[in-house]
Amino acid sequence: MHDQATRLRKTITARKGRGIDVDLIAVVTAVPDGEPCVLTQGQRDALPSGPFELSHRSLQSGLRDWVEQQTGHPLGYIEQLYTFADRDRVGARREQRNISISYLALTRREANAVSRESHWKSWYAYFPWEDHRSGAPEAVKILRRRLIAWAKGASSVAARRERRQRAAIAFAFDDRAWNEDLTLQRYELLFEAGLVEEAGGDPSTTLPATVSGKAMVSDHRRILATGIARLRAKIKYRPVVFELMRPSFTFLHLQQTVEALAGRLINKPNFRRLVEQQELVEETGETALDTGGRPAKLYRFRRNVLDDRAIAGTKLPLSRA
Amino acid sequence: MHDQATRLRKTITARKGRGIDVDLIAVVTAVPDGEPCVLTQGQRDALPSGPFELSHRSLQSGLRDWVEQQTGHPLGYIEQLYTFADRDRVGARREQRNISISYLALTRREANAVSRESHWKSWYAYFPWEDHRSGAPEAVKILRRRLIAWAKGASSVAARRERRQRAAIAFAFDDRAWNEDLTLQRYELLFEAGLVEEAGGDPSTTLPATVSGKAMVSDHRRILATGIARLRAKIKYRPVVFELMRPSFTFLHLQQTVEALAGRLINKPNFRRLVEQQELVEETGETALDTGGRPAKLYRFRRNVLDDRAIAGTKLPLSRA
DNA sequence: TCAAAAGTGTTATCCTTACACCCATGT
DNA sequence: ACATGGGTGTAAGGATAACACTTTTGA
Repeated sequence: MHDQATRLRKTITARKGRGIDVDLIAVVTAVPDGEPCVLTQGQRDALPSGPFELSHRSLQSGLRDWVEQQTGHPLGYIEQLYTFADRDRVGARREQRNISISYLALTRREANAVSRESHWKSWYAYFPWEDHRSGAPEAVKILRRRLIAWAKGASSVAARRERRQRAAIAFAFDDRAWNEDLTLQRYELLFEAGLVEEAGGDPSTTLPATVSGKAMVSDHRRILATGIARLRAKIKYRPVVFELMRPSFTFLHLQQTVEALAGRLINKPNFRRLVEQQELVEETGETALDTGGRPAKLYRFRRNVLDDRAIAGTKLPLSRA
Repeated sequence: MHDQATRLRKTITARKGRGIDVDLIAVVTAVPDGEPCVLTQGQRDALPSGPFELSHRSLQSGLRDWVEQQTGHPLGYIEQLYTFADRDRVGARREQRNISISYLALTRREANAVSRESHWKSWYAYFPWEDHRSGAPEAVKILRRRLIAWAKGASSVAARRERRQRAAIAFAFDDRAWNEDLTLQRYELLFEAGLVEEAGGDPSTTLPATVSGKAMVSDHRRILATGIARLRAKIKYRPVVFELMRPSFTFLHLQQTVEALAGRLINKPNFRRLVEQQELVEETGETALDTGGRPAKLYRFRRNVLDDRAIAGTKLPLSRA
């Protein structure tokens, strides 16, 4: 795992003595062949990261530097996710605070391989309960049972109801519909309930990785959950999917990419019309022949919609006056 | 302006030598009597802020400490806005980087006065072009002319078109509708065009404060713009307005608060139905008699909708399968 | 009686959803 | 022929927007 970064950080910490460290950390996502992947560093499942330094021109460029250096992969689209300080974080010392500024980056997995210590891993290796493309996975059912048990274990009636309620919303009990945007809430709930490895719970109650997912270093899995939640919410109102697409693509490619991110299936004809109506794409004139059925038209993203559409999204009953 | 904070910061910086400073900074908003206000510190229009320190339990609690200490005002609802590092920031030194973690806080202006150096100031003193509650203000027309001139001053045809295009979107030229959510884009555009004081432009082209607005310390006005933009976007999909309301209120109070934030008028009957349909409020049983007309029913916020409604907000054509 | 604000009704329109169906190609 | 995916049609239901209108109070 990014030994270089770790070494450097230690050097700096040693030089400064007590103080505040600032780290940059990236959730780099690509969707090769309809599987949403995150770029990890080292054997221990870490997100690429490194300290923010005086030499960096900006936070973003610092992040780009680290990721490119560690993974060999240049970044395109970047947006800030969240900043947090840890107290409870693993390895945190009293006289040293660590601040992490996290980013979401969207890219395509290119042919030129990433560096040796970097790997593309499926989101759903870390969050098996999040992939509903083939119906609700087995993991969900098991976790539901565990969460109900956890809710019952609360000390007061109010606390039991509150736990039960939160679990029901996040994991869709009681005839609720599954809401794919609640990825972060679900992870936090499982953490609280001691059902993920990072929570450091009782080994006797430990679940297999196919249910509770692979753990990550420190709080990186929480950061990944934040990134997934943000992206799932964002694809609904901004055309960010196209950052993950090749220059030309069929409607099915596009749909499968959205489905991979959302973790659920969407309706083909309606999806097509949704995209067409917003004029997000235009025909290239070519067709893809390797579709297995009727050849599909190829499309490209109309980049100018980014300027053109300031996207109203009103939702308030405005007045004429 | 928060001398204590400044002094402390200097002490720390001196002790650490070169390094990275982390500041917490708050956009504290209340809407007393239908005027959206921000809490400022000192005579020079600064947002309340202070360094993040080892003694703080978390970023949020550090922020609460600073704001309460500086302004005497306890905070309720808080959300993180954005984190940035400055290079170009006024007063930035080469060997010292400053990181600011900004927050949006919503509260009510309480009777117990804030401390002497704190003031509630209208948003629209800083952004006169943002208040469209009585139609497009004069400032908009003047700024439009200046922006058109600025666009013409670009070096290439492409750059001229690009500037003109951005200005047209942000300031609603060419029959475009005004989009209140673009507060940040508008401020950034004016900054680029040298039309706000912070841009440090030619004094001969300087506009009066009734047009270009009051300047703030450092980049605080940009942070305020970020807060306004976030809040304007958020009231459309989350019931955060209620953080600004008294425990009981009439529909008109509620509407006027939303109008104050959005900077535009909304349609009364439709607004009422929107709120009713989402079951956001319930009658208290009382009526307000001081309305000037027919007495209005008083309502309270149904706090449980926060749990209850995980808010679908789908917007993707999901599939049955 | 009038001004002012509260509150209701009604319609046209658009968007979303669901589902049925036809089209073009390879094997 | 038929499987596979590409692509179109359409009708029901709900949300939104626009605007006309009635109700209840104080001055």
